[in-house]
Amino acid sequence: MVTMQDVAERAGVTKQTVSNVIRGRGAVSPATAARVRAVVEELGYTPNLVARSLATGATRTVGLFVPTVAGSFYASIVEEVEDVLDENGYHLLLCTTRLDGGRAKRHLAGLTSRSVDALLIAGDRDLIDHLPLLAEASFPVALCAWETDAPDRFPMVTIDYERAGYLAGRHLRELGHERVTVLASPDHAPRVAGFRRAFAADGLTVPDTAVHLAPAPTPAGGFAAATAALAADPGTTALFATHDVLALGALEAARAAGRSVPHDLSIVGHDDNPEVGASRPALTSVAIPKREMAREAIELLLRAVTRSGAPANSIQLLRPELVVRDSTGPVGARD
Amino acid sequence: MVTMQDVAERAGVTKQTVSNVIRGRGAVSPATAARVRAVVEELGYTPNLVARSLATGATRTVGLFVPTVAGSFYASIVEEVEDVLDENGYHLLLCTTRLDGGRAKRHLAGLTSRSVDALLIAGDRDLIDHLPLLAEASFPVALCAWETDAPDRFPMVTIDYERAGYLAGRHLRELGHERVTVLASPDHAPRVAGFRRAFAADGLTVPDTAVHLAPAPTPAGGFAAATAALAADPGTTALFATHDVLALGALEAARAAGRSVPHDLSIVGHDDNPEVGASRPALTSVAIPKREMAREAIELLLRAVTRSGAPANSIQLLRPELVVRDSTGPVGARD
DNA sequence: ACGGGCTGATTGACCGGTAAATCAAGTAGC
DNA sequence: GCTACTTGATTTACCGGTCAATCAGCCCGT
Repeated sequence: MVTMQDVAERAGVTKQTVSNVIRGRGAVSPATAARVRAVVEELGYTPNLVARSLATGATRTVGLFVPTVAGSFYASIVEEVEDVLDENGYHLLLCTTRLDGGRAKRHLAGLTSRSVDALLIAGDRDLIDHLPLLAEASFPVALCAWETDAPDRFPMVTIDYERAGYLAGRHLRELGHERVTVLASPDHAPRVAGFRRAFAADGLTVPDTAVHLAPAPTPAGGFAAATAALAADPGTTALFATHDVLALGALEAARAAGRSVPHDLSIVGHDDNPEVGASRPALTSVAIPKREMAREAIELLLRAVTRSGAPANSIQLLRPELVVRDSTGPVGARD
Repeated sequence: MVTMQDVAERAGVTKQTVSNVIRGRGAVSPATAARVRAVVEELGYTPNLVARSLATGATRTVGLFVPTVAGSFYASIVEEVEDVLDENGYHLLLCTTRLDGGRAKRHLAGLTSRSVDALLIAGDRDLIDHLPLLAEASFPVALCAWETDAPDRFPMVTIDYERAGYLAGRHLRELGHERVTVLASPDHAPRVAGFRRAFAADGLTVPDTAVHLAPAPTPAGGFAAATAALAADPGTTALFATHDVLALGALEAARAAGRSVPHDLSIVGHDDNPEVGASRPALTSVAIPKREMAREAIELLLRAVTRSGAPANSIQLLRPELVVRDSTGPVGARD
């Protein structure tokens, strides 16, 4: 490993001068600078980032926690975060918590010790219990894609999930649906609340019996829940799934139950994952600006890093948008 | 930030003694050890990993390059790698190259400077031109999921893709298919070669005209290629797609062309991605042991790190397995 | 009473950079 | 011709740990 000292000796200057040349700081005469650069080239010197980090206290690395990386939602977030980091010359330290609180805690401990400049926590579930550990972190922390109530100690960039549910509900209302079913994951209460609000606006109620919890956030889980729901209330004309993968399963369930979509049953999904764009019929879904969200969050963090102050403790909500495709139609379209 | 020196002073010992206690090395009397530990607890001391890295030359961080993280194949690899790293107390530095050679190169430069202990490169495409940069890397490097000819400077853990193609072909042969079509991505030559070998074993030839390149590795790309292929040779009785997403598109294309699967057309995919398990009919596919592959590769690297010698420059091939589902059947089953 | 082998702790150097203060010339002002 | 200011480079200290060598007691044998 060739060091700065090696370069300095070969170029007949001091370590410090080499440092100045490399970082373009301080006053160095053009002649010396050229000579140093030549030696750098000749020896193939690259600065040791670990040493630099120790001296400066900055690692140019940002930590990202996500529940998983399977599934396009978090995959998009990871990629977007990485794009922004790359634009700014930062590296990405990734930890997928995978429903494993212990692992999350272990990683937290590791990162706390100065090895990241900032930390973004996307998604909830596994980490919420350990957040207090970060209260005294020496680097900025932000949350994103948070749906459940978050500890208000950290700035947050997330989606207006309540509005997402509302958009789904309003769409179905505009199509005239009155008797509807909801397929929800346990963590999606805000979406359900928003959905209900859309109906409440017209004086309609979505009863608790119409809300079915999916056993798992998978197509199979959606299939099971939808099958049960359709059996429980055959008169339902529309279905809102709080997760696209559930909607996929619901499409299958509708087919299995002999109901044509959208003629006999309208289905609205949530997230607008690209993989469901290929479903037949194409799924109407509430699109959430995940990439924008990730970008906003990470830029917020980087701003906090460079300005070296704690970020404003705020909540930024991004607005979802409804994407209408072929899985929804007016109620009673069959006739 | 509380340092080791702070702990030492408070406990009335030296920095070095604290270090010994923390790492359980050297000879420390139980009494002193207890006292030091108490102070550590009291002050909430955590060792500075950057400083430790500088002193020891090990960062306990491993770099992983993948082309993308969207799509379950690489997502699985990332998660498996992370699992193994976590088991061994390592962190993961992720870089998705995203068809961007420049980005890959930038990251390579960053990692080269002592900031990772090892590097795993999964998948090819973007990085192959820059591999020589790693020739003089001071840490072990390994490749995995490599299909095209790789530079034989690094150890490699990958899949026997030729055999994967062979399994697909043999399956179709056993079902009696003679006139077949292949949908391939440009990089999948070995799979196609293996597929051909299965037919050659029975004295049959798969002509070049039967091999269609997909415009993009997406369902839409598969749809387009399959539609063209079926139009070009309506007499084909089976189709092998070198990528599951292509097979998904092919299923659609078959449906659009009014051909029932598997009665009029058998379809075999490749990768056995979980998301296609939900397709109708369920897709027969060649399953590749991606998690095992990732695990083998990263364990190979970690062994090289601890034994601190260059890893054996070998190629390890994992065997794929055919998973038969509902999209394939005997030729002429309609009758 | 004295040298030799343990144990437990200390000392000083070092990892490879950066930051701030200092120093040696060369130029400018008067 | 003397001080005062620039410019370009050096010196010294420091970031927070680890490593190797050293040292102070203590127990032991003779």
